[in-house]
Amino acid sequence: MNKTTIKDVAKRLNVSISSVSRAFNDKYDIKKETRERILRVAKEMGYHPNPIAQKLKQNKSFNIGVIVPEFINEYYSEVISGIQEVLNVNGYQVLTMQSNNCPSLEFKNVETLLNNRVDGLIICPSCDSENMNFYLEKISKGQHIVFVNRVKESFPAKKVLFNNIKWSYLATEHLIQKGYKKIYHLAGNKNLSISHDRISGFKKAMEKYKFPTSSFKIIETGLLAEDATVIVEELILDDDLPDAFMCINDLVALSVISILSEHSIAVPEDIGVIGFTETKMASLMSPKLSSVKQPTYEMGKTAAEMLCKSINNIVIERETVIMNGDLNIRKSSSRS
Amino acid sequence: MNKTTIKDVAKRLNVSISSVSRAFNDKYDIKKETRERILRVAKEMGYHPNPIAQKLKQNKSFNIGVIVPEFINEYYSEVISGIQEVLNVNGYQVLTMQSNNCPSLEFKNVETLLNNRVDGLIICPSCDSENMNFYLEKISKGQHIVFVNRVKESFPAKKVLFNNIKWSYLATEHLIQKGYKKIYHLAGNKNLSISHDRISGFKKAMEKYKFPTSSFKIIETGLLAEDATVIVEELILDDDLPDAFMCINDLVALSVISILSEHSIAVPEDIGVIGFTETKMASLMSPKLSSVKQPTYEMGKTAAEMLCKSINNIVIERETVIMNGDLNIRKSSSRS
DNA sequence: TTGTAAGCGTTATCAT
DNA sequence: ATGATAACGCTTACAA
Repeated sequence: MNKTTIKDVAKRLNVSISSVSRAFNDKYDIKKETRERILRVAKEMGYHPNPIAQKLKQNKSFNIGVIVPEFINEYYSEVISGIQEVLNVNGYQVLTMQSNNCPSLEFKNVETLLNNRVDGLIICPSCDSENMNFYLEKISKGQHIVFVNRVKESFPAKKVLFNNIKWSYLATEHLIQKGYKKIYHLAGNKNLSISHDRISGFKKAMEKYKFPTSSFKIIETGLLAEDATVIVEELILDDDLPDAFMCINDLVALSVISILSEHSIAVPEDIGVIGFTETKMASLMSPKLSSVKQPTYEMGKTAAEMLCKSINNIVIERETVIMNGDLNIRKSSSRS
Repeated sequence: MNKTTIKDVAKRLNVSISSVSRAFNDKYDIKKETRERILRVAKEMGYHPNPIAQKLKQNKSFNIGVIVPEFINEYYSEVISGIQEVLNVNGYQVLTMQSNNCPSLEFKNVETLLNNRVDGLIICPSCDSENMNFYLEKISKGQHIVFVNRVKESFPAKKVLFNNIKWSYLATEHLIQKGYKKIYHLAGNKNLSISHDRISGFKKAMEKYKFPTSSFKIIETGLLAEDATVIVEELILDDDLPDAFMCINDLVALSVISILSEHSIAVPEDIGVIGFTETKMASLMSPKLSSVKQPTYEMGKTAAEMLCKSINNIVIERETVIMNGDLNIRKSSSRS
C-alpha cells in the first residue's frame, strides 16, 4: 500500500513539511533547486499527495455526480462518455448513478451524492413534470447543477437540450417527400417534454403540408419495444395501417419493422419507417433503419463544460444550449 | 451549501463533539436518550457527517474503481450495473473509467484511481496478453483487485469469467443438430483468451461430431461489424459460403445477416447464423437472432461481492468463478 | 456515560 | 526562502 506521507519526505530531506507542500504546489515561493530536489526524492519514495487530505483542507471533493435514468441503452452511455472526457481532464472524478427511470430514486441518489460532497451535479432527469422544485431549491442553496435532455425549455436552470421539435419536423418532412401519404406518429408518454416536442414537430409538418385529419394519427405508445408491438398488432387487425410510421425512438421503430415483416409487409415498399435517437444497430438491420441522430457525446461534453464554468463562477453566455442532429436516411424510408 | 459540522451540533446541544460522533456511530457507549436527542437536533440542523473527514480519519476512501474497455455496448454497462448494485448497498461509491480498449490508457487509469486512494479495483481488461505483471505487482503490494471477463483462467488472481469453451461448444452443437453440415466460425482476435476459448469450444464440437476438415473453417474476423462485412463479401466472391456461421458476437452476426440479405441469401433457410453475448436488439431483428446469453449483471455482482470480501479480509472459497449462460434459440438458426 | 485531546495528511498564515 | 503551527471535520484512546 502507498503510505508515504508528506512527513516522510520532509524527514528524509531534512526540510519542513511546508517546503514539501510548496514544492508540489507551484504557487508558493520556493528555491528552484530545493523544489527539484524534493520532487525527485518524493518520486523515488513513491510519494503522492493524499487527495483525501487535500479535499478536506480545500473543502472540495473534486467529485462530480451524474445521474441518468439508465445506461444500458447507448444514449446515456454516450452522454456519460462525453461528460467524463471533459471532467477527467479538469481533474474531477465522476460518480455515476442510475435512477431506473424512477423520480424518487433519482432524488434519493441526489441526496446521496450531495452527502458525499460532490462539487456539482449533472442530471438527466427521468421525468420533467414532477417535483422539479426539488432541484430549484438545491440550486437556490448554491448547488451547481446542469440538466441534460428531459427538461422543459422553460425550466429556469442551466441545461443542454436536443431540438426535438425541429428534428421531428424534418424526419416527418422526409417521409412526406418520399411520397408517403398517410403517416402515423408512434409517440412517447405525453408528460415527457421530449415526447411532447416530437409531437409538435410532427403536427407542424402535417400542417405545413396540409395533411387532412384523416391522413395522420398520433398514437401514444411509450418508449419501449413491447408497447409498440401491441399497438401495431391492433392496427393490423383493424385494417388501419398507414403508409409510414414516424417513431419516438429506434427501439419502437425496430419492433414495428419486426412485426410488419412477420406479417409479410415490406419495408420500405409497403410501409416506410423512421426512428429517432439513432442506435448503432440501426445500420446493421435489414432493412437498415433511417433515424435522427442526436449528438449525445457532444451534449455530455457541453454539459460538463457548463458545469465547470458554473463551479468556477464564470459567467455563461447562454443558460440553455439547444443542439442539432442529423437525419440519417437509410433503407427503411427509401422506396424508389 | 451544507456547512453544518459536528461542532455546530455539539455547541447547540451543549455536549462534546465526541458525544455527537458517538450518536452517529452506534458502536460506542452513549445514553439512549442523549443519542436520540442529538440525532433529532442534528437532523433539524441538516447535519450530515462529512464523509471526506471520515475518510481521512479512517484512512479509507469508500470509493471503488472500475475500469472497462468501453460501456457503449450493453455488455459492460450491465456488468457495471451489477457492480453498483452491490457496492452502493455496502456504502461504496463507484468510480468508472473507460480504457477505450487500450492497455496503456487502462494502466494510466489504474494509477489515477490508486492515487485517488480507491479501496479496491474491479478491472475488465482490454487485453489479457500484455503486461499482466503490472497487476500482479499491485496485488503483491496489497491492493484488492478483482478481474472480470477477458482474463486467462490460469492468471493467479481473483476473477469472474464466463465459460466460453462450454457455451461455444453448445452453440456449435445446436447448429449441427439443426442439420447444418458446413460451419464457419467467425472468430475474434486470437490473443484474447475469450476468442481463443470460443475457438476451442467450436473445435471440440467439430471433433465430437466428426466434421471433416473440409466442412469447417475458423476465420479470425475481429470483434467489429466492419471486419465481418469484408470477410463475408470475400466468401461470397470466392463462392465459399458455409451452411452456417457461428459468430464471435452479435455485432458480427447481425452484420453477416445484413450482408447475406443484401445478396438475397435467406437466413435461416439457406444459411444459419448464431451470435454470442446476446444484445437486447437480438430479439428485435428480422430474423430474430439466436445467441448465447451471458449473465453480465450477475458477473458484476459476483465480482463486487468478491471484492468486498477481499477488502474485509474474508477468506474466499474459490479464487476463480466461472459462470454459465443460456442458449437463446430464435429464428436465425431455426430452419424447419 | 460523557468530555478532553491527539491525530489523520494536507494547506496556508505567520514568523524567522 | 524556509520553518513552525493552526486549521479542515472527524474518530477514538484515555481521563473523569
